[in-house]
Amino acid sequence: MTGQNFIQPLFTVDNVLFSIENNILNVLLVRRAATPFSGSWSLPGGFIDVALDANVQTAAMRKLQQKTGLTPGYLEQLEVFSGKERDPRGYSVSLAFYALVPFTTVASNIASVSQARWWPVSQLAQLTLAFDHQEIIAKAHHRLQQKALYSMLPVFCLPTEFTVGQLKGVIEAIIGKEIQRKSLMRRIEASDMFTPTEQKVASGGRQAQLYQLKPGVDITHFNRNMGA
Amino acid sequence: MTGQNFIQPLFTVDNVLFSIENNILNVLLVRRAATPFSGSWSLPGGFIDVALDANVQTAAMRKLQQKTGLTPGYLEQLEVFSGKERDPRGYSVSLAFYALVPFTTVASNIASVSQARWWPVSQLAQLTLAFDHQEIIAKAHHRLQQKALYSMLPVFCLPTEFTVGQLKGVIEAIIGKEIQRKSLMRRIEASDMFTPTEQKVASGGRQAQLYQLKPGVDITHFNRNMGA
DNA sequence: GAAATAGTGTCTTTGAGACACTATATG
DNA sequence: CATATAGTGTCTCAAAGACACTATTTC
Repeated sequence: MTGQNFIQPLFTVDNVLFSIENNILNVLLVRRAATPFSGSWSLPGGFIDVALDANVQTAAMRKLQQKTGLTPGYLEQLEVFSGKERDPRGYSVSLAFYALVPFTTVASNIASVSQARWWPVSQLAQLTLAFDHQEIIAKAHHRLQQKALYSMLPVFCLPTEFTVGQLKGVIEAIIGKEIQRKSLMRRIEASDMFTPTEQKVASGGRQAQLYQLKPGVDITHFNRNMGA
Repeated sequence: MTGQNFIQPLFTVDNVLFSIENNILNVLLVRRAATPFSGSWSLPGGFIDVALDANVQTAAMRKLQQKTGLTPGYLEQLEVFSGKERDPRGYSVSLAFYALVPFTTVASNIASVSQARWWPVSQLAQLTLAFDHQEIIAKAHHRLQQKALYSMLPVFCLPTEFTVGQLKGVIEAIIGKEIQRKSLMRRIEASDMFTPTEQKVASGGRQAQLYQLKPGVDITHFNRNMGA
């Protein structure tokens, strides 16, 4: 009646998991086992399981754990990528998420985990990824960069206790630009998100104060961009 | 093998179409003809047609035209709403869009168009909408408010030629707060998005300069929020 | 002490807020 | 003329940038 064609497109979720090692922004990719693009590096994702997944977020989280063994501290919807051309099997709709974790080496020797590894974002151009995953990563990176300018999101790339210097390094790795230490300190103060711990930690010079997230706080959004 | 349950959820698109009449923010709702929630007001949307829709954006646009006869000047993905509970027919996944148009009365007497009308956002609390459409509208409104603080998005609620006063009214209707005329003028200047036309228009006092969008410009994003 | 990193003091710069003032229209 | 809306001039204010200076630490 409305011209509705009852063929439903294939619906999947994909995750762009970011982390920072040594002040370099990395994305986690897994090697595809199945066709199409068998053997190519790709984003960890897959089909939703209506029996297991309460909603799309939990589906994304489950796929991440299943394929990488990691549980991100932050996970957010990015965008839907769709069309007839992006998957040779036919019309497909993929909801992409992006996520942040403190860096951990991926135990890709564990049998239950797919072959997985971190790739520096700057090296991705040399890889041929499955589907439109290059484009998805580019969009995720851009969104993350924007949010890093006006929010404290980058803390999710750090362990529970961290120093201002580490946070500065992480933000700079994300936005690809240096920021002022002073400006960051002002934001840490103004956000009221963190408490200094009892300890300080060696750094090559004067010892650095450790901070941790106050329990149950929301990530602060500022109404001005920094470093832009 | 991975526990994949091959039942695919129902995938739909929904649109939150905003417009401003008389400095009041409105959302377009259509009356549902089919079950469930038959007779309830709901967001214009529906199933994707893999034969007609190149991607989800065009599906959303098609549904808007089909159900309301309107073609928005701006359309953006909002978020996916999903779960077992939101649709009594079972697990569903809906991609919500939000869109902006200059205000036009909806010709709901035209046979090909569903029964449709504008509702002031401030009156929605009194209505019982289908599905989780209240929540979707709330999220769309919030996103629109945020973007209105740091971008020129609200121009898409105006006709091609408009005055600064009209733009001010539209922004204020969206964010629910007065802004400084001066600040807006500075942004119009700085954005370099507009050209003054030859004409001025009556306003009750001194005549107002008309502006129009320069062809092919992108909407400027500022790195500071206004009115916040 | 030299070098390295942490943290502060403070001046500059950018852009928004406030608001008075001018300009031009109508009745 | 009074009143209304358009548009400008300019001071204040908030927060980021720049950058020198102090504070600790290791070697």
